[in-house]
Amino acid sequence: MSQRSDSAAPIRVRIAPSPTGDPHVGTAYIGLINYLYARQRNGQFVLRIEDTDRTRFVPTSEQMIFDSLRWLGLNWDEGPDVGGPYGPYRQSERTAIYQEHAGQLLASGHAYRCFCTAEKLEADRKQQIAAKLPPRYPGTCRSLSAEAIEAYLAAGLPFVIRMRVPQEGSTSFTDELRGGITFDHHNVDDQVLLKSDGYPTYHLANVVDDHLMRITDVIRAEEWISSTPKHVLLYQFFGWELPRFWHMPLLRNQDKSKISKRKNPVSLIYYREAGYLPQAVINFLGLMGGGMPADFNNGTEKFTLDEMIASFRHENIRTGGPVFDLTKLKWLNGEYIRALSPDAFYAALRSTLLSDAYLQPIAALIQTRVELLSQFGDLTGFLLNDNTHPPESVFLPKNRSREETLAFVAEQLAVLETADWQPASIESVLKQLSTDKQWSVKENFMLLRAILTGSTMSPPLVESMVIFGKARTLDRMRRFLETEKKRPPAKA
RNA sequence: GGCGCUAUCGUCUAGGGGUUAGGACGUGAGAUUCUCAAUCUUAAAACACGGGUUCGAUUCCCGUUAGCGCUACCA
Repeated sequence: MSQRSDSAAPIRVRIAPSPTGDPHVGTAYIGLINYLYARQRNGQFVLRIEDTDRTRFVPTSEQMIFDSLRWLGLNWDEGPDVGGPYGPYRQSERTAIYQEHAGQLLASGHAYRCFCTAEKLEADRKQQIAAKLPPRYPGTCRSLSAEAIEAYLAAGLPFVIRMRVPQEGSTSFTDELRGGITFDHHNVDDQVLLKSDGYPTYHLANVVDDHLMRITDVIRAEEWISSTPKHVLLYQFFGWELPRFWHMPLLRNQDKSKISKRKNPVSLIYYREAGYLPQAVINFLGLMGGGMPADFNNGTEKFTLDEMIASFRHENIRTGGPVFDLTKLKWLNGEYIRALSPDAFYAALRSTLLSDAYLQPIAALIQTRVELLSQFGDLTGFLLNDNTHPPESVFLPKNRSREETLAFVAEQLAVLETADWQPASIESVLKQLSTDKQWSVKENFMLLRAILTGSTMSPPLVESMVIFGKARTLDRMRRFLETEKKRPPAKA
């Protein structure tokens, strides 16, 4: 029950990203805050991979997370790739641990087996919503008789393990940034702890791992506040000491909603490929929510990771959600670029836009299309520019209205988001879209070509997209839509 | 709908019972420059609303409103 006071245990914090896609800017933000906390207190910064959702697992994701965090300079002391005394650091390799702990809860009566099918659960939920009741697990299996359980088990029915939240009372905890927070138990659901596939849910895994890994401070995003009472209850069920909780504000889109890929570039891969410098991204993230003294460097708001270690104050973090404003990030990035030595600036170009890895495939694409070497730039400008915006006369297909065209671009964006970034896969989702929406492949590809290259004439589209990269391609489409939506429906 | 969190310029933020409410980005104007950037100067721009408490509230308390989050065998 007692929340960790100033015990002598060494400070240990963690970030726990999920390998479900591109590494997220929110992960970098929470990572930075955790990193600073550990470095300021001679503590340990742990990276744990939360790969318990097999349906959303993306194999390439983990390595991208490693690369992106290292790119930003957020180095961890323990993790899947560097090891450490509390491993393994991949939750998929710890399933026996979770099953054992779920078993303990079963034995102590703090958890129970639930045999309800997904269909029944869904039906229950619909009924509750229709009756204007809060959707909650109705407790069907909460007090199954021993005989019934035996029978179900013998019949080989699949089951999950749910936590048994007390019917009465409430659970309170302290959020280090906001003070005391209390939830009545009748607002806390009997959460699934162990799924029928044997993998744990986040709730079980994070509590068990944080305890076993001796985590002293859980610094995570605000969206977890609502489920914290479940975690506190689990600590109590196990008889474990609570960590401190710090719930950070959520990064926001312009419209204040939680930052999302539909409205913002959120992939760290994008920021790297679009030519942001890691110092600028880290600096900008450090501005979100405050934490640095306002008069630092005469209030210019420019500081390095080391300066943040020296001066950042976690207790000064504001709890209002900051809008992630690219305009200011770009200004900061410009400041860092101008501060580079000419050699360092050139080196930065050589390692990104002018690297062999980027240029060589481009050369292969245009070799048959030039008569003079000097025509290289004529054909490839769109791969080297940040912006291309075709006029309506270029992108609008004949016999298609502006409205249906923009709607179609949104569809293209949606299917490309799901695509594996290989030529065959890009081509197949686009052709499928043509079939579904009755747009000819020619119209479809020509429109996309116009958006991405600014012209109706270009090197092969799909190959160009592969070279340009998924993150930048999707961003260019998003920006196109954004600009077109703002533009009054006028002339070409 | 239920529960929770949040509220200072357009945005990021400082401040705090009595202030000309400060800084940064962006925006406007001017200067400088062969152009464009950069740079310099300068201007406009905020305490959500209503009740308290108080000699005095932007600041403390309560409420309202608004925004956001959660409400999964996702994290």
